[in-house]
Amino acid sequence: MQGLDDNDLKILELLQRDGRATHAAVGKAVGLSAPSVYARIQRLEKSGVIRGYAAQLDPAGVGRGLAAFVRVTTRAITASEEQDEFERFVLAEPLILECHDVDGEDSYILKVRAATLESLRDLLARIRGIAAVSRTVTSIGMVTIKEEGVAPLPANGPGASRGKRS
Amino acid sequence: MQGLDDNDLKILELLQRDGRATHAAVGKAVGLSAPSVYARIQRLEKSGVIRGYAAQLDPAGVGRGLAAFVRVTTRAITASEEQDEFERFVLAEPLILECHDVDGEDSYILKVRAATLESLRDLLARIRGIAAVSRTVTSIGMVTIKEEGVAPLPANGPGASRGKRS
DNA sequence: GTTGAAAAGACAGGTAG
DNA sequence: CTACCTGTCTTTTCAAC
Repeated sequence: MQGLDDNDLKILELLQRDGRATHAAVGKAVGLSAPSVYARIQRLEKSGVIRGYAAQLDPAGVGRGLAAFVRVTTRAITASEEQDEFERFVLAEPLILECHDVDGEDSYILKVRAATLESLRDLLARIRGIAAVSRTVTSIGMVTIKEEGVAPLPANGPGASRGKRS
Repeated sequence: MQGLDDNDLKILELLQRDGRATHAAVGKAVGLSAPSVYARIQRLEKSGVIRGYAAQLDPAGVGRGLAAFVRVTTRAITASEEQDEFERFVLAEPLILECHDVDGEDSYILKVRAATLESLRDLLARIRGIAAVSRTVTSIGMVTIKEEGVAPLPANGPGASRGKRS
């Protein structure tokens, strides 16, 4: 289900930076006509490469200036049902923006944005109340240096997926 | 610099979920006319609450399926210039999507999305090569359970910042 | 905040390379 | 099969109220 040429990648990069860029503007940047760009975007949306579009909000502006990362450890012998309970909780909890199942010492890493320390404290208490959870370690964010969405990698740099030589 | 009423919050929530929702559709949801919604959006953009709009891309679809979180510890006695060097590196590095200055045991938490383990390994080597960095701990993401942007909190729940009555 | 109108963009043909 | 062109419809945007 893949086959992105350079034009596709450029379009994705532009839309990632400005989700409301017009087809004409994008077309000008890649050297294509607006309808052609439209057709490509349509294809990228249907194939799932473009999941959707979102307004990027200022966390502090919507009263959620407090960022925190929570490393969650689950009990060694945890039933599948208990895992599900934890993941259901995560999906339903608005304060939790991200949840990643990770390897290594921890089981999950959560990204949280709350309004106050009190609400964060309350959230942590509820997390620890879940049967599968044995331990949490929380890091409070002081400053956000960088925070952006995933974009196509620019070129055949160190992290590029392309450029595999035979 | 603030003063978001319920309509603003609803508009922000809708635009967060669908950054391309038309003014008319948003207006219908909040009970306002399209130009009125437009005026509010304009105000929210100028005040900085809306930072912009972005297409949400499938990480695997753009060849960056490998997620990782890197906890970075800096040396106890680190000059301001060295801190700056690290932050400049972070801002310039496309593989690093997020960087948060945190308290606690660690100094920074990075969110990384790379193409391969090899490119991640290369990135970690470069991070460790920075003078200010003394130690890194990396967690590889197995599954992403949840991953979304910040939105206004729905109501006066546990994490709400509002509730101040006039 | 609303209604109404002009400008701009999105979208669906049809056409050519 | 892919991209461009043209016409129509929608959306945005600005005006007056």
